[in-house]
Amino acid sequence: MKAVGEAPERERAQELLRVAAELFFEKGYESTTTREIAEALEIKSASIYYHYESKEQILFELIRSTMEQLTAAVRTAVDREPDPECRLAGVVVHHVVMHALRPRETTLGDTELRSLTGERREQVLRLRDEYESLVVKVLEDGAAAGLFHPLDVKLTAYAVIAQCTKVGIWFRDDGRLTLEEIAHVYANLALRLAGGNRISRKVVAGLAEAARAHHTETARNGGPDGTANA
Amino acid sequence: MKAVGEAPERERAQELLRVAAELFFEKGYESTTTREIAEALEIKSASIYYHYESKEQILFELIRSTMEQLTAAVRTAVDREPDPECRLAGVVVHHVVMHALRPRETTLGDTELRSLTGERREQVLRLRDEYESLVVKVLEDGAAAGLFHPLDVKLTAYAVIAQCTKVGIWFRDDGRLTLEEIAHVYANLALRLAGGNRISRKVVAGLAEAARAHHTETARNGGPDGTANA
Amino acid sequence: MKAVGEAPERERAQELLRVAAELFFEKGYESTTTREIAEALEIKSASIYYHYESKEQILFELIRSTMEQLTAAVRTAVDREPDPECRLAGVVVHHVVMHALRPRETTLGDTELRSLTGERREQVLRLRDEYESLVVKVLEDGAAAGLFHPLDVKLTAYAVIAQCTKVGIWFRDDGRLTLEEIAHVYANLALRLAGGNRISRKVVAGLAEAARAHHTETARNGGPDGTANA
Amino acid sequence: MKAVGEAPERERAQELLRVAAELFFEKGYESTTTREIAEALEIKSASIYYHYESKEQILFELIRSTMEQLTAAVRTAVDREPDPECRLAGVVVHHVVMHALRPRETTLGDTELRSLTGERREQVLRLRDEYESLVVKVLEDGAAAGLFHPLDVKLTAYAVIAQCTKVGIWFRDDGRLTLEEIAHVYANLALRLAGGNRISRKVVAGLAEAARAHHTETARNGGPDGTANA
DNA sequence: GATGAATGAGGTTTCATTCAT
DNA sequence: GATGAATGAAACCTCATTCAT
Repeated sequence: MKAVGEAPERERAQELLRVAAELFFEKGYESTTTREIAEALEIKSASIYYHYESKEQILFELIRSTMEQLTAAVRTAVDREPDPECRLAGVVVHHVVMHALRPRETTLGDTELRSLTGERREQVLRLRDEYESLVVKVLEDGAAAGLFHPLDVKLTAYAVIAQCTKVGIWFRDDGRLTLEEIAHVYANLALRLAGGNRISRKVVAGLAEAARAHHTETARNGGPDGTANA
Repeated sequence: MKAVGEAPERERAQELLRVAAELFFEKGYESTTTREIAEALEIKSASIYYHYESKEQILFELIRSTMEQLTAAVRTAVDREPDPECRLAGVVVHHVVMHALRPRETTLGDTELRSLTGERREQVLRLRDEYESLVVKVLEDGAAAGLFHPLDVKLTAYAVIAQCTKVGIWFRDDGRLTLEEIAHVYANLALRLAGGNRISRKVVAGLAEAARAHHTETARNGGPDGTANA
Repeated sequence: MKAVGEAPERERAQELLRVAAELFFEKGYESTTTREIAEALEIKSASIYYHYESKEQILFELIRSTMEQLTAAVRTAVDREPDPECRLAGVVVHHVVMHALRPRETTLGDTELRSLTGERREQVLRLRDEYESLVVKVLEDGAAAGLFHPLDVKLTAYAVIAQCTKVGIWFRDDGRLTLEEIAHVYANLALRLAGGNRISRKVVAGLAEAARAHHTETARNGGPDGTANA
Repeated sequence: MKAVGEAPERERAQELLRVAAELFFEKGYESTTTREIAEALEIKSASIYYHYESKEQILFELIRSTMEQLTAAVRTAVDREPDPECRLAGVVVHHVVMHALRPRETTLGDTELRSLTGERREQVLRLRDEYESLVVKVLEDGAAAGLFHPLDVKLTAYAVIAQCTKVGIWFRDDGRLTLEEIAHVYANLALRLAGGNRISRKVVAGLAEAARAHHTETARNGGPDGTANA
């Protein structure tokens, strides 16, 4: 029974994205065959083409929608927090939470980007640049306010993004640290890189809570994880 | 005319590694065909198999030899520098220099590892773990000496490695910053992450000089970059 | 128009077996290419893999199904004939008829068995052993009844099988002897080997008739010769 | 140290034939690579071409020389024995002994003949026909003398050859029966097929002794088993 | 006698995709 | 929505053979 009046039964298409994300993450885009995707859905590979025009388009959809959500989430944090330290922490926490909760989709933007071609690739690169300049802006504003002392704004931004992205690769629900603890560590690592003051566990907990909520909310409205109809 | 008494001219095999590294780096291992490698060498693809038993073995040779050189270089730095700050800086500088000078080979260990299978994969994973624990050890020793104040040793180590590895992807000889400047920034970023004191530009310059020398020396003795006969 | 309620038209797959049998028989399994099989069917070689997972599997299917039919046929003869002489004659006649009417498929079990590997090979070897012990049993029972006087049961069984199998190689519809005459000769050759009494032409004719009928019947139900829809 | 004044050091070429026979017998001609042959000799595959012009020529040499020896041996038996029963027994015993002592080479003429092409194939087919008519002649003469009562001369000849040839496939030095026992069984099986009287164990033992001697003698003079220089 | 290096021809198999049903 | 059947293109790899050294 599907949600009434909601997205008009794109069920199968969403399920397909979820399954594809899992396989692309595990084996890589190039090494994943359309047959494998189909088998995981218990359909035949020809049926995939009813939903998507090509394998590349599936990857694109996955990367694009995830990056848009990530950018939106981070922008929200930037807009909500006036204080530079909280703002950077907010950005990091959103990034970390999203990579921890949706590791498969988020990691693809990093590792499988090169399999996109033409206009699709351009579009994703534009999104990535946009995201990076968001982080650069946060660092610059904090520096202008005298609260950050970055050694090099661009390198610092790259460094922050690089370290936080790795979370998607090794985070496990049952790991050594909870998501909140991880968020706390990364927020403060970022502040150290920026040359700013540390931020308390309590504040990070609040940010993490907000990030989680935002994430759940977003996912409900057509995110590719299919929890939309839950 | 070949070097006297040196490696008995595996010229073609070395050349092949160099070419393959370039292609794997640019298009990815899975998307690179043996024909492309062969064409770049102006031989036929069948001839590749006289030198290597499979495409995977070429990738393996590339990743393994590079990781071994990297580990050796870093171990040298660790052994030579007694002071924790210089030691961490030495590690970072070696890592950065190697990734800047041999971006193609070094990046493969990060991006193409999943294309290795079976025993080859195990072996590389073992090398990677070894490398990581080297960095962890440096952080722990510095913390024990009261000079570092890491938030979380493992996460910090991962963060240091992650950010420095990115250098291989964007470094350009004619870029905004010189290699020495980049080394300086990354050394201090690492020290910030570790919660240690900053290190001067002059000291870093010395480390970078040593790293460059070590790298050139190593490459001469059978490194896959073919500068051996330069 | 296909048979109603019968096997749900694996037409192409059956046709493929028939064509492959012909080629394997003529040129040998190793020397037959998938392209040749495809060309004989006027499809492309890639299409073969929609129907069978590998070239070896085609060979296996061919050998297995033929040996199972042969064993079933012979078992029928054994069960139906109480008299040792008629029983041995029945076995021989079935063997000869099957090898004469389906020379391509039956011969493969003899000549191409070594191209099977792993479990497929084991399975066929088991079938062959089963078949051999069937013949051994017939000889032993006849000996126990005092009607046969074999010099060595195993060697005699091998000899009977070996000579009858050759029929597949040289039998021609328009040859010097009719199938019934050949069956008569081989039945009596087998009886001579076993040290039993000769059997009349009339009785052999009856057995041959039964064998032909059995063979046609079996082929109709999914045998790989495609006469099923005739 | 090689034999003085004998075949001028064709050692390596002979060794190669022996090794090739073994491999062709085990894996089949088509499935045996020149590299495998070379490896067994601890040389490189290119070196094979110093000794033989092609892989097919190796097979040809093997089949031809073995068939010539077999024909010669059988002809000797025919010439020496005046009595039809002893003559047929002599033929069978020679065939069996040769197939038991040189299973690899003798079996190739049966199983790998189809890999020969052109003139080489014709030549071997001629040898085979010659051999078959030798056996046919023995049966006809015995029948003319009123001592044999074959059902069909040609079919009987084929049957005799087919059953005796199998010996090469299953004979083991340490098997259930000695070579003499086997020879005795097959000689009498052949006589049964021919409709002749049985022959005593003692007579067969004499024939087997002669066959062994002949075989050893022949092998010494350039046979491909390398005992030539012993 | 032997081999390092290469190659032409071709092998089996994979794969994303198409399209009529 | 789905699929059975097919395919074009190309992938990796094998192999007998050559030839200069």
